[in-house]
Amino acid sequence: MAQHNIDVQNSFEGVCSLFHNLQPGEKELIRRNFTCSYYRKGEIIYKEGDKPSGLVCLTKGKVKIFKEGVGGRDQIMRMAKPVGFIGYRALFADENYIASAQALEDSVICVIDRTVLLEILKMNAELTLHILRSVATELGFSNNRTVTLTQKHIRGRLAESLIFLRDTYGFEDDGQTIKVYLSREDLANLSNMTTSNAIRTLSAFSEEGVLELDGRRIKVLDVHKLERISDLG
Amino acid sequence: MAQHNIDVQNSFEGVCSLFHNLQPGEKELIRRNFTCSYYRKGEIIYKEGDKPSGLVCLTKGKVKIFKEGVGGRDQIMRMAKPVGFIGYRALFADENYIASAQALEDSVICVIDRTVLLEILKMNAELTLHILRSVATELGFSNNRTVTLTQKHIRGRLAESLIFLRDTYGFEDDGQTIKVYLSREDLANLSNMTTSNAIRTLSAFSEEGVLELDGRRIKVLDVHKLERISDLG
DNA sequence: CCCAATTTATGCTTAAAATCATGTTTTAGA
DNA sequence: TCTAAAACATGATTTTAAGCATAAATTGGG
Repeated sequence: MAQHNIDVQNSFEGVCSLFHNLQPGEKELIRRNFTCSYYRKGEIIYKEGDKPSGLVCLTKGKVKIFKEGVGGRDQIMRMAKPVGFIGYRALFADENYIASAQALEDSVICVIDRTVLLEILKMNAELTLHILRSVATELGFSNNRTVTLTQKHIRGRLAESLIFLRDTYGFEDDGQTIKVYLSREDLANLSNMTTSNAIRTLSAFSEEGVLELDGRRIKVLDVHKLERISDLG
Repeated sequence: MAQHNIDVQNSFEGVCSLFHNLQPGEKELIRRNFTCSYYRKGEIIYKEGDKPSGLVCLTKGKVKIFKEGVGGRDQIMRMAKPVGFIGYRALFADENYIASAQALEDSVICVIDRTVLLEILKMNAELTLHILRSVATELGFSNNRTVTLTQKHIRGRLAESLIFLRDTYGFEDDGQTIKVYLSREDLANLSNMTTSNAIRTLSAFSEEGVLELDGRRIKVLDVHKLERISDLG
C-alpha cells in the first residue's frame, strides 16, 4: 500500500498535544517509538480479541468502534475523530480488545509503543492521573449510554444518536448538515435497532419536518424538536 | 444513630489492602483522614447529583449502585461487596455522582478524604497506574453489559444476572443458594425488565428445573442450563 | 398477634419493535 | 456503459415484552 503522503511530524505533534505535563525527555522517547499508517475507508484497524501493541491514535479521518452482538448484530460503542485515542481501554486494562475499530473514511493511524508508554506513565504520576480522569469520564458516558439504549424508545434513541453525531463531528458550513455520512445500518447499530427501523424512523422524522434527507446527508431542520424527541425517551 | 460497634482499625486495614504500592507515609496520611459510618438496610449512601467528598469504601454489607431511568424505572449498574470501592468514578472524573448507592443490608462505609487521596496519587504513579487499570477494566464490563442488556432477550438477561450475582457474592454453604437476597424488583432493575417479567421468568426457570425458589432465596439446581440460557441470548 | 402496606404471583390486553417480503435506487467494478 | 451487488424504502405479519388488573402471600410496626 502506497504511503499516502502522511505528515508524520504533524501527527506526532497532534498526538503529543493530547498528553498533559509531558516532559521533554518523555516526548523524545515517544518520538522514537512512534509509527503512522494509512487506512482506506472500510479497512479494519484492529479486531475484537487482538492484543494491543501500543496506544493507537487517530490523526486524520473517522473511525467507528463496535462490538459484535448476539445475533451477529453489531453495536457501535464509540465514534472517534481526530485527534483522539482509540483502543486505550484494552491497553490500560492489560487485556485484549473487546471491540473492533474500522475506518469510516480514509484515515491516518499512529501508534505509540506499549512498553515505552507504560514506562513513561510509571514515572509521570500527573500524566497518569490525567488519563485516569479521561477514562473515568468515559465510564460515565458508557453508564449513561447503557440506560438510554435500554430504556428509551426507538425514536428517542435515534434522535439521541443524531445529536451525538452532531456533538462529535459538528455541522458542515451550512450549519445544518451533520458532518458524517453513515449508512443506515451504521446508524441502526449506533442506536440499537434494526436497519429497517432506522430507515423507517428517519423517514418519519423527515415527514415531521425535523430532518431533511438526501442519501446519507442528514440536515437537521429543527434541533429543538429533535432534542425534545430524544428527551421524551 | 448509635455506633453499631464499627471496627475502624480492621476497616482501615481492609481498605489499605486494596491499594498497591502504598508507602508508609501515605498510609499514615490516609489513617488520619479516614472516617467510618454505619448504614442500615435501605439507607441511601449517596445520591445522583451529589458531590463526592472522598473515596468511598464498603467494608461490611452489600450495596447496589443504580441510576434513575426514563420513566422512573431504575437501572442497577453495579453491585458492591466488601471490601471494595464505590463511587470512585465520579471522584476520579471530577464530576458529581451519576448514580445513587443504597445499602441492601446493614453496612459499614468508610471514606478517605478527597484532597488527601489526590495528593497521594500525584506522588505515587505506580498506585495511580494500578487504579487506572481497575477503571479501564470496569469500562470493559460496562461495554459488555451495554451489549447484553440491549441485545439479549429477557430469559438471557435474567440468567446472566443470576450468574453475575453468583460470581459476585458466591453460594451459601449448601453450594447452591446464591448469597444475596434481592427483591424481584431489584432483580428486574438489574436485568432491564419489568418486575412482572422478572417474576414470570423466575417462575419459568423454576418450572424448568433450573432454579428452586423459596421467597428471595434462589437455589441454582442446573448451572449449565442457566449458562446455556444466558449464552443463547 | 393483628392489620396495613408491600411484595409476589398470574392471567389478559396492548404496544413496540423485530422479522419477513418485495421492490426500488444507488454504487462499484468489469 | 452495463451489470451485479449493495443499500435503501415501505408494507404486512409475527414476536416480544410492557402494561394493566386482580388476588394471594409476606412483612413490618403498633
